[in-house]
Amino acid sequence: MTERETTQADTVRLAIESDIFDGSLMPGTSLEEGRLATRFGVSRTPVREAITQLVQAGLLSKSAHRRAVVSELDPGTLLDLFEALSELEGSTAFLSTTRMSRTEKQHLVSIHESAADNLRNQGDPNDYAKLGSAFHHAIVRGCHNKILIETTDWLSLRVLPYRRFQVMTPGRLKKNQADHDVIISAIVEGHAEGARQALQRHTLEQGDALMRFIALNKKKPIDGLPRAVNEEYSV
Amino acid sequence: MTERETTQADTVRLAIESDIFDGSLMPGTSLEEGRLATRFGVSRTPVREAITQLVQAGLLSKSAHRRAVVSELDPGTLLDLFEALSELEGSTAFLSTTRMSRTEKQHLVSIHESAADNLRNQGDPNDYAKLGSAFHHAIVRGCHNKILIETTDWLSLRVLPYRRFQVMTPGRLKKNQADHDVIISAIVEGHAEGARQALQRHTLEQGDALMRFIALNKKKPIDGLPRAVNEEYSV
DNA sequence: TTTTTGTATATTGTATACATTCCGGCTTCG
DNA sequence: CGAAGCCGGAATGTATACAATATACAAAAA
Repeated sequence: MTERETTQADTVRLAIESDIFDGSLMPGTSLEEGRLATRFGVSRTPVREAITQLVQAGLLSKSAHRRAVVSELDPGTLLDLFEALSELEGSTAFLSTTRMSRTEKQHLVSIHESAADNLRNQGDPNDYAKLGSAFHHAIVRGCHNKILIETTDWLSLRVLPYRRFQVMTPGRLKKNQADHDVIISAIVEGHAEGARQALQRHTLEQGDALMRFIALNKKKPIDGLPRAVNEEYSV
Repeated sequence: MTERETTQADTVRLAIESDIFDGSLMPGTSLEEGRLATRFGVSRTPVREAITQLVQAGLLSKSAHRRAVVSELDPGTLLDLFEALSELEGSTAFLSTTRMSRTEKQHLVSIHESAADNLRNQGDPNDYAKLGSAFHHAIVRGCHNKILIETTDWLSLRVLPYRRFQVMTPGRLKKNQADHDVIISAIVEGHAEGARQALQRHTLEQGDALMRFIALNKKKPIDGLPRAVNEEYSV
């Protein structure tokens, strides 16, 4: 057992991350180092390191001598998050308009058309969500600015635990596609400022919709909704 | 003697941070856990934790089984950083224009006027730099968006190790003050979009000037300029 | 001489042991 | 009956010991 490329702390971190993203670890859940250690068959040391990293990434919150907790975003912070994200994505759209290569723009268009197909043929909404995510990601990467990409991804990560509760009603899907239409036209036609405003408004509205959905379902809690509970994270 | 409020890892982290910011630890310097441990009189464990945090913060870089290195920004990344920062600060200016309270705006104006006084009376350029930093900070905080503030601060932190090499020539000082004039007028008069563009351009130009200065002095290295050396960080 | 490879040393990654702090329940007192 | 204070168990923070890996240096081969 003497061939280690990725460190154990990384393994643990990845595992916790995916647990957070797939909903096994809901916001508000508290993590206990000892249990995680036994669960992953390692000592507490790499677990602690993983936790430290996730705290800095914003996915966990922790204060001295208290256990780490999956970050729980109050409505105000969530709104701030979406506002910041919308500004950032708007900036990337502005830059991408002039910086994306021809092939990058073609790729973006093909994603958009696949999404349109999916919508016309009543395809899997899950696939549509993936295409939507790819659409945003393609625009962000198109700005060719490592820091902007990194920062945008970082903020996106922090809303990810909440995205999974977003329900795509047929009405929202059509609106979404129409928004993307506007954004993509602005980009291919070279209207940088228009692209910025379109994507910015779009992201902000997405956030609004998500927040409304969460607020609505907080009163009558359904399965899989994050609540301010403190369930222990056990094996 | 068992009264611990802040954890030792925090102490170490703060110490390393300030060493980076005041230039004792120049970009490219490699850190060795053992020496840091003996230097701060603690074990390697809290040192490692501090390093992990600083890596996530972007101030250190590190890969498995190699020692941590003070992040060194190549010109391209530095440019990306300033571009991202300019977009972010522009966004805060836009929002601050409508969101700052009357007293906040008055505070901003007073900072600006102090800077003008300093300039007229040929005051300490160091004080002027502080006022300039306060000016930016006041605008950023004025947007009342925790995430935007946090993100902007985060990016600012990463350029801080390089800011100390910025020389303020009289010409640049006057230009700086003129820029601030434009920004502050836009804000007090409620021209949000104008404030965004003015601050954005201003930050971008600041970055440009800094980069030009670094590039110029890289050829004939002077005392205190960061180079791609790998000096060990010893006690 | 230059390059390569083997070995010794040093440094990082992990496990374990210990110290310190927190949390929950109980007692005790108002 | 309720609230405040105090233990006892449990979890976190830190130190130390050990294992795995990288680095440096020397010796050997081209």
